[in-house]
Amino acid sequence: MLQIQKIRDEKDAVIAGLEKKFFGEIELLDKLLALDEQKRGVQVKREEMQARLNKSSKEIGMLMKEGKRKEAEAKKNEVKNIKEEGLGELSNEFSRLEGEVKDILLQIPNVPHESVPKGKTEEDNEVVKTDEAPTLSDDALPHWELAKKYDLIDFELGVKIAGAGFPVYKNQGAKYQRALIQYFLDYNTDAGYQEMQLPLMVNEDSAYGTGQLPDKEGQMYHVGDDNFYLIPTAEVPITNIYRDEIIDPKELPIKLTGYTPCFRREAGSYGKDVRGLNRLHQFDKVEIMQLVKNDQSYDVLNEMVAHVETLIKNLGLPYRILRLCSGDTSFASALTFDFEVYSAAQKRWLEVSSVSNFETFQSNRMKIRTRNAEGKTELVHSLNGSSLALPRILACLLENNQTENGIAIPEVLQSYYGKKVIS
RNA sequence: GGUGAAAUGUCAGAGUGGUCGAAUGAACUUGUCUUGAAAACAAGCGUACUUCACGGUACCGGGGGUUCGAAUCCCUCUUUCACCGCCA
Repeated sequence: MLQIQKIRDEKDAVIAGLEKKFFGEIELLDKLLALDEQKRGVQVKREEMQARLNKSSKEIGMLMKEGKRKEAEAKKNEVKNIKEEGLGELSNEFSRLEGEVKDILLQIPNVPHESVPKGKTEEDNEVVKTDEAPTLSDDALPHWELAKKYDLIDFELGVKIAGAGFPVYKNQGAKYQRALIQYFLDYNTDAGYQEMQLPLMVNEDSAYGTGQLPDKEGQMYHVGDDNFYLIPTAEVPITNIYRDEIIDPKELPIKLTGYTPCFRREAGSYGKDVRGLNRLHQFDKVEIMQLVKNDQSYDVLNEMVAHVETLIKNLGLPYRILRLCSGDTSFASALTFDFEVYSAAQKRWLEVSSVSNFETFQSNRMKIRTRNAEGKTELVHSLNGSSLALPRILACLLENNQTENGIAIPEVLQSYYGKKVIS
């Protein structure tokens, strides 16, 4: 959520940013500012009236104490008049305006960072860095066939138990997943991230906090009876740890990591995109998150990108880094770098990580603050990234490392997996 | 799931209708003293909105109500604790 003060002070810059992001309702800004001004006008009137009432009430209290009943009664009537002047109406008006202002603010996406290239679709993303796309022999198999051949993943069984998009990892496949998760977590904790094990369901407040609500309501599984949402990413519970907190500056930066399954409805997806492990309703992911002082977030973003890059390199996968264009940058993000690894058998790049700086967009919603040098509270910047999403990594590891004698396991994973090859 | 108790500032903990944004203690910050530290003493020490400013308003788990006036009374929800039941 953008800060209303910022919209007031830098309206033109905000509008330019939102236009760059192709936000379709720029006119909301004018409506917002008008409502906000109206709100403050009503607020001043209401508080002035309330102040008079409070003052009189205190006087009544004093008169009662002194035993001056009659005068107190007279005063009571006087106070009643204040109420009839319309205090109730003003209060209702104020609440209404306050609600409308908030509703609009929740609908406005974050303003993109100046370095974000303008563009509408993924075609316009800027390739920051890229490996050569390797080629495999013509008889190389896609991962869903390798999964069958080596009995690693059973997609049909998942359909039987739950539905499409809920694969069952079996035997060596399950073990490979576990090895990857453990390696990722160790890699992150070695870099100073503290490991957290988190709730897989969150309440409404948490979903609003990170920006999933109201923007992505239909993308989350909702447990109606208890009004819980299944997390679409660990970002939600892990960032909400600090909701409504004022963090001691000495504790910053806060660096957390967590492994969780993620649940996404993926309404509207279809076709070859969803084949095999490419797009699932439930998948595993290890996430990293940082909360930092507001002048450090872009350095930290680079640091996190480098962190993920090394992780992918360690796995030996061909990858590229994209700076997302304005239209492809998510609702809450100011700047996002995507990592894609190359699936040689499918001959396509697959997104495996997304590293974003949200600046104060999330912390403003969640009221995550710290103190500046003067001791005043100020919002922190929040960042997060995947390190990494499992299924597509697994897909590429299977496809790219297939040999006549089985599927080779990258060296860094061998101690976790216990073998050098799947056969 | 049942019964009972509770929820107050960073923490502990007073406060049951009227100068209560809230006693007291601890922690913390600053100063005095000290070679330094400790101790002692003194002062300070919630958040947010609003106003050019003085100031004003709101917040004592959340929401609603009664009243001229609510931390305090009523309703409701949530959470915590205790005991019972069930259970990995």
